[in-house]
This record gives sequence, C-alpha cells and structure tokens, in this order.
Amino acid sequence: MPKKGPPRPTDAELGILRVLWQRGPSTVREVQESLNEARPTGYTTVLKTLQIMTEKGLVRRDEQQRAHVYEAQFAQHQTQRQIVGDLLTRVFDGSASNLLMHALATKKGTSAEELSQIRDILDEFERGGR
Amino acid sequence: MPKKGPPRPTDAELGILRVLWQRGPSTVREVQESLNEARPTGYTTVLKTLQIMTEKGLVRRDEQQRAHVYEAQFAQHQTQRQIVGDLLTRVFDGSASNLLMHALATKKGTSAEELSQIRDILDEFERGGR
DNA sequence: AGACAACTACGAAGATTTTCGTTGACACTA
DNA sequence: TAGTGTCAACGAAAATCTTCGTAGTTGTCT
Repeated sequence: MPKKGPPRPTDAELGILRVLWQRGPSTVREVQESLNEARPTGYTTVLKTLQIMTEKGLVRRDEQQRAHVYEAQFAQHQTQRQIVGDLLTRVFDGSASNLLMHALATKKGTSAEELSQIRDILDEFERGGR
Repeated sequence: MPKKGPPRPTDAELGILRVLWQRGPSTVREVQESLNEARPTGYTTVLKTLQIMTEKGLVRRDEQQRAHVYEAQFAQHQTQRQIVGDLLTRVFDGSASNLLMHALATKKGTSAEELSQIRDILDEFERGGR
C-alpha cells in the first residue's frame, strides 16, 4: 500500500504556508503581497510555487473564482508536528529532552512564563498521557 | 564584515556528520561502510559530499595519510543548537513551549524518565538561567 | 467592440543537491 | 617490474528547488 505522508515543505513553501495559516484562504496576489513585506518576491514566483504545492498536496485550490483561492491542506500544528518528528529522529535520536535543552540554549531570554508554560505541558502530558 | 556562520547541513551531509560524531575522525571508506548499513551508498558519493563539506567548512580534512581523515568541524551539540534555533524561528515563532509540545506529541511512548529528565533541565535552566 | 488590467499556465534558466563513472596516482605484492 | 587493489580528484548527470519571462485567457470599463 502506498501509505504516503505529505512531503516535508521546502523553505520557500514553508514561507507560503505561514502566510496561509495566518491569513486563511488567500489568492496568489494576497500571498505575494504578504511575502513581499518581508522579502521582495515576484508574483509568478509565488504562483509557480503554489502550483507545485498543489501537486504535492500541500495546499488545496479553489478555482471557483477567477483568482484561484489557495488554502493550506494541513493545519499548522499538523505540519509542525511532522517537522519536529522528522527532526527528532534525524538530529536528536528521538530524545525530546535533548531537543528542548538545545532549544532553550538558543533563547537566552526565555521568560519565566514560558518556562512555567512548559511545566504545564509536562504535567498535562504526564496525567492524560497516552 | 563577512561574519558568516556555517551553512545549514543538507540531509545527506547530516547523515555523514552523524557518523563522524559517532565514530570520531574517519576515512571516506569508514564513513561509507557505516552509512551503507542503513542505506546503500556509493563510495564516490560519500567522497564527493565530504569534499563539498570541506569547502563549506563543515568538516576538516587531514591529508597526512594516503587515505585522508575527515573530522566534523563543529561539535554535535553546536550543530544541534544551530538547527533548532533555525527551526524555532522559521516554524515556531520562537516559542520553545510550542516546540516541545509538538515534540512530545510525536512520541507517544515518552518514558517517565525522559519527562523527569526534562524537568531537571527546566530546573537547572531556571536556576542558572539567564 | 476595443483597450486595458489582472490572472493562470507554461517553460525554462540558474542554483543546489545527490549520485556515480572514469581517470590517474600510489602502494603493496609476487 | 608487472599486476592488483585502494584512493582522491574531476566532471557530469539526474533530481529538486527557486525564480521569472512570456503567452494566452478572462473580466471590466468606455
């Protein structure tokens, strides 16, 4: 059986996904203008990437309107989970504690709030864990 | 000033780095045989990648012996930190708690040991933190 | 209808990544 | 010294990623 998950998005694709997650379903123009604020990006560049992403199944396309509307196929948290899972095995030998340690190390200014938030996650995971 | 950090290793490069971190300084042959166990990889493929990695500064090469000896330029934890830092900003908007949450979610079978280990890290980070 | 603007589709170029075949150098051995 | 095996170097092919120019279509305005 072809049991295939979605491919890992590339850097450019991830940039587009972030826009779609933030804005919701959007036209090419809207995505392009959003990306343009951070970094100059041509219209056809965004269009082409979105077409490829459609082929890959990373986004869905609604062709009802003249300007097609694109929407992320997977929720942000799903994609985040996939990417982290991949990283966990490829870079950290599956050790979540190792991962966290390095994550904290990169952020000198981790707030107390964030730390207690992490503890909450641990508590919940321990309790309901399964 | 050209203040440039090392480039993010590609997938194939990361596979080689993992071998070098595990084995220590190694010849092309040794790396190739090690990689071969997990996935068939040609000798010249490994050699070429190591040459490119040398150009990029990801590995150092000792040409004293006939069979050159390669060594990772950066310690494993340095590279791990770099990769996580990159991921944190590109995928998680800098939220370490978010990152951890998704990391735990991918691993159903996170052991109690691992959880307490994470707590230890938090404690230490909070104490010595900054 | 004619002109104009916005859009999609197509193709291709340039860059990077990954793989491998071939060549020539070097060392060991019979 | 001739033969055999191992090695680095080189180039190139295949795949993927990223960008963009061009063409053709559709909708709108006058």
